[in-house]
Amino acid sequence: MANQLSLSIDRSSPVPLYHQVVQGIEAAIHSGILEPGSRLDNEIDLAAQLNLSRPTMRKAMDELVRAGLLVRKRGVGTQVVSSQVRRPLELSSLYDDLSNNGKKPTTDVLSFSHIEADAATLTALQLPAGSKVYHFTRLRKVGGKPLALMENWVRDDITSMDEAQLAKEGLYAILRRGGVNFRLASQRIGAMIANDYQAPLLEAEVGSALVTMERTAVDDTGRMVETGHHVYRADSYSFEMTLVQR
Amino acid sequence: MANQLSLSIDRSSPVPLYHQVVQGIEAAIHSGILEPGSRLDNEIDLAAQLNLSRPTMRKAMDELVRAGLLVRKRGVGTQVVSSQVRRPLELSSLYDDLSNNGKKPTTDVLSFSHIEADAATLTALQLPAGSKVYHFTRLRKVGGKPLALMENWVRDDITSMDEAQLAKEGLYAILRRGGVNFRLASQRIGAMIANDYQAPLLEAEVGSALVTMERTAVDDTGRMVETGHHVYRADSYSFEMTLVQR
DNA sequence: AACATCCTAATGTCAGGACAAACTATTGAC
DNA sequence: GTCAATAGTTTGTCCTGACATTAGGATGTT
Repeated sequence: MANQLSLSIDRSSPVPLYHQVVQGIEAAIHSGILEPGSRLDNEIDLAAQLNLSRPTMRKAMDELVRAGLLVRKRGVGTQVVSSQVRRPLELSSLYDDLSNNGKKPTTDVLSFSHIEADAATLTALQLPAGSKVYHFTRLRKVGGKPLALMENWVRDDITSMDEAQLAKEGLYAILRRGGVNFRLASQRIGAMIANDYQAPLLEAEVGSALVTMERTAVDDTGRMVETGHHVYRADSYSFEMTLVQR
Repeated sequence: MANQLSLSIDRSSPVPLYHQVVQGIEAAIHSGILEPGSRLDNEIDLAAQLNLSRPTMRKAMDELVRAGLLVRKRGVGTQVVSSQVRRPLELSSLYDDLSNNGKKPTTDVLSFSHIEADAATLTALQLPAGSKVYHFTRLRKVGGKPLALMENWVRDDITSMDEAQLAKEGLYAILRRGGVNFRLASQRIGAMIANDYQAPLLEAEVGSALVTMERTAVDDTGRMVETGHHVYRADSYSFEMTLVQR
């Protein structure tokens, strides 16, 4: 009711209609046109307003519900949820996160080697014995201040890489250019105390708090592409996410 | 091809058909009938085998892809992803998590009060000035060993609660019985060092690593129901999750 | 005035069809 | 033998239509 939300749908665009709707409503919410708590028109009217079918409209709203921007209730309607909630955790790299926020991260490559994988890596990446992997440690800084210390293992049968590349761009950018389509990642977040090795690199005291993250990423063919162990200064980094009830 | 996966669909059941399919395939994967890496029949054949329409079949597979169990590729087919990946982070409480894993958590209520909310809480729960909230701190133990120290603020206009209830069951169970339907939660995970207050309660050294979690939960009407600040012993708890590329 | 009942509006589920786009593998030409 | 065009398979998108289920208000009765 009373929410015209004049989106424009471009049927000749290659981007799917439902996704155009998602982007439109997302923009309307972030720009304040759709206020938190306000109710949207019902699905059928909305679909009619945009000359779309109801399933298409529903698919768009499904995504927004999953993203935590909308809340639906049968027999009642659809509401804009408080904009205070944050974006869900996405499959992206720290480099992407920082770049998107306008920061300019730099990377020091502390070590780089192309070696035979040890047992733990073979298991994590599900590789046959004797496989070789890239192994490297990097220090990421933002504004000259160290933020993260990252150790990664990457299978070598996808794309080749070298130290210079890693210093210039993010690991995920390199892999994506190498033809990897990431599909999902499994990660574990915990905490630890900075040890003698980590502390000086991160310019922190030995014994200060660090956030730890272990991640293994899988591509669209089901291959384990990369596994890593990262630690972050707890005073500069934390993980934000929105959980949605299914 | 060659994957019959003989599911049985009960059309008289109140549980939606697509959800029955989700459960069936999920069970087949976990029981090993569908091996990691194996390809499923195409959507149309699968739908025909189960006497379902393709949209219904697709909706089921959509959920499984989102859950990280399947991987689809246009022009190729659908594959079972390695079962090594873990469950996605769900909107549940620590109490639920532990109970589901067969552990028997106990709860000490350290403090409990029904007071006027301070400024930070008013903001977090988006309440009008002068509102009252429940405020309490709890210590959760598993097998007699302290695991988490939790401080929560809950709005009081939904359901009443007391110390005895909190000692006996989880906060989310109480709220759900009070008619709250949780929809989403926004949370932030980080790390800190145990201080003089936390360390003895958690039976840890001052200066040991703690995982911190701040969460605000929203119900299906868009109300902020609960906000809390929890700390966990880093040697006993970490957050596992599966991220899926959209 | 309090309660139970009916009605309405909205989302939830399901069907069947059509075409588009992407990937594979085969076929054909050079 | 190598490369490019082509055909076939499979998922991706979009449509129309129908009925079920739920929440909440309106209505009527006691």
